[in-house]
Amino acid sequence: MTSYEQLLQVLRDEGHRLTPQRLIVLRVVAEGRQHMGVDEVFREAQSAYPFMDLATVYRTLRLFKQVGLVTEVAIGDRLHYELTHPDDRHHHMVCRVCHGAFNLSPHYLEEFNSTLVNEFGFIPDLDHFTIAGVCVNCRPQSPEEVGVGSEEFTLDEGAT
Amino acid sequence: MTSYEQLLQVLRDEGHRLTPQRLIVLRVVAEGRQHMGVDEVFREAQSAYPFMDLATVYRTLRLFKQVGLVTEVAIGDRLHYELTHPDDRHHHMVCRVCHGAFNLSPHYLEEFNSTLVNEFGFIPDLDHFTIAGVCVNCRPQSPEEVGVGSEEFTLDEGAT
DNA sequence: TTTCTTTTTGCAATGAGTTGCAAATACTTG
DNA sequence: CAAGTATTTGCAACTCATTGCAAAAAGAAA
Repeated sequence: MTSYEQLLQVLRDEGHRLTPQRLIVLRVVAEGRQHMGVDEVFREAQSAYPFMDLATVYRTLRLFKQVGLVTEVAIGDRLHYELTHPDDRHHHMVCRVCHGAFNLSPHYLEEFNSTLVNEFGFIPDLDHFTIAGVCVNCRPQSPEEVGVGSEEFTLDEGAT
Repeated sequence: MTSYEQLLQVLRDEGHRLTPQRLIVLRVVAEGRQHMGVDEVFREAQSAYPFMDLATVYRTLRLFKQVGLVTEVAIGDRLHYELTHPDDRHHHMVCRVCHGAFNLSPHYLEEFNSTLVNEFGFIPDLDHFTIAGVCVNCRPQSPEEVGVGSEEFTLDEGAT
């Protein structure tokens, strides 16, 4: 696990100040589950520091994202955040029906990425990428398929 | 060019009413340039029909998107819309720097699409897809590259 | 054409997220 | 450890987009 001190160092190195608000938001995200909603982060942070302001949470998460500490995931049109694990970077597939977020290895986007760069000189933002759709579990199944469904697929929604 | 009457028929066929507001928004989008911002649509529509309400424009564009008349493009976190040309469907690459939107043939996403379906049973929403990034013109160039740049790439930003 | 039902509109209120600004505070330097 | 300054916070106002609801209007039926 990435040490908390190391995370703080990232902020310090880039010249950002270590305010109580930032320390708390960082801890909340580091200890929270994957892709937490902003409101969740806010409530947790507020219970540790009652003066916490929602605008500060937004600004702090934006800063953390900018320096790469956290990853932003748009789930059902709301922003969610999770700690960035440098050794387990992944994209997300977000289900439009159940709002579940499933991990997707960067490997699946490598080819797409090179194509855009080579053919159009367009450099896509693929640090993190979220694709919406419908997951196996929520997918309407044809009659013959019923009961055969989900077991053949691996959708990693588990903790990192 | 797709006839205006045909577009109206699409609405009628699905049981939607033809209100003056809808006719005007449709004409504005049909005659406007590619990917218009909602505010642009609103202003144009309002000048043709002064009682036009912004909420109506939003609702109307959402409806049009739902029935496939228009395509939604998120440009720099604002929603834009353009008339759907059934014979020229395309995705968009949106430049984070200049906010330009460039067309991308669906062909480039076919493989990615099948991979998600086959490996994860996840059905991605790929009717229309927008990828952010930096276009050739805004891309920082290494010294040797200067002056060699953009001519080798085709970025289609033109009218459809 | 008139009446009826259902959809749609306009308006005002709401929600997520951002921003301007004065007051507060983290870090720097002496 | 005191003073200075540049960043950050809290608050309120604001933006884009959505929604609840009563009044208006479209289309169907008589």
